[in-house]
Amino acid sequence: MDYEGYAQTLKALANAKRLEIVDLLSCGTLCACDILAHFSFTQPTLSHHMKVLQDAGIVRAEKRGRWQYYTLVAAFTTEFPQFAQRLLQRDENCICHEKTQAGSDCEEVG
Amino acid sequence: MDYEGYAQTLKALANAKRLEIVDLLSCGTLCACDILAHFSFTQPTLSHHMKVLQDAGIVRAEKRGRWQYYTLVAAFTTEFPQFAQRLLQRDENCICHEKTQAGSDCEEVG
DNA sequence: ATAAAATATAGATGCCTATCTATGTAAAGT
DNA sequence: ACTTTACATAGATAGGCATCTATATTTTAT
Repeated sequence: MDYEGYAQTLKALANAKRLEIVDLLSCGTLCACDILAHFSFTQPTLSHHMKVLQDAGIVRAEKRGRWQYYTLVAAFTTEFPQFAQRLLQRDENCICHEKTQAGSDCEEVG
Repeated sequence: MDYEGYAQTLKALANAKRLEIVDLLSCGTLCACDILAHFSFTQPTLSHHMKVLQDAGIVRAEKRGRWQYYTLVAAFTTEFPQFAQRLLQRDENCICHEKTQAGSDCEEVG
């Protein structure tokens, strides 16, 4: 599992404002002005958050005239819930299957 | 949706090392020494990471003798994948259903 | 009692991040 | 041409975080 890559994605999501933005976008495309109307922070702050979400591959942007439209990336919406399951399932890149720890006093207990 | 609460959980997961720790624990209970053996950082750093995971309700600790055993919290393993799905589904706390934006030039497009 | 092993705590450091104000840019209306 | 609107960029600041070294605590073995 690409821990570093998933950590980057999670870092982009690990913010209440961005989480709410993603939740808003889960219903469909929105422009920056509509998203901004839902929050109390300034426009440059929204611009920053949208850049973070884009860089993480969570959102894509499309400019039409003066408006910047944002849409959730389909690959993300399908792959993220799958990742959540894979992470917590047994039998996936697990210490006890991968290799046995030499010099350890511990045993698998759970 | 409790954005602040979920953001806290995601923040705890948004780190490659902690993600790998959770992946290791997905196979069962492990003591700190076994987890530490998988990484190159120091013991106080592991202690810090485990505290972050505990405070987030992702992991619980149980001391037996000298050893501190860590186990994934069952509620987390079941609820986190559900959260991932709820977040990205349509029709859940969505701007276009919740209220209509007055003074907005934007329309639902996606 | 003393030593060793496993873990936690304290304090420091360097980096990252969320937010702001100020300003630039691009598109559309008058 | 000028103004307005929508958005981005630059630079600053305050706070948070990952990591380290040093040290304390707790448990077990000798």
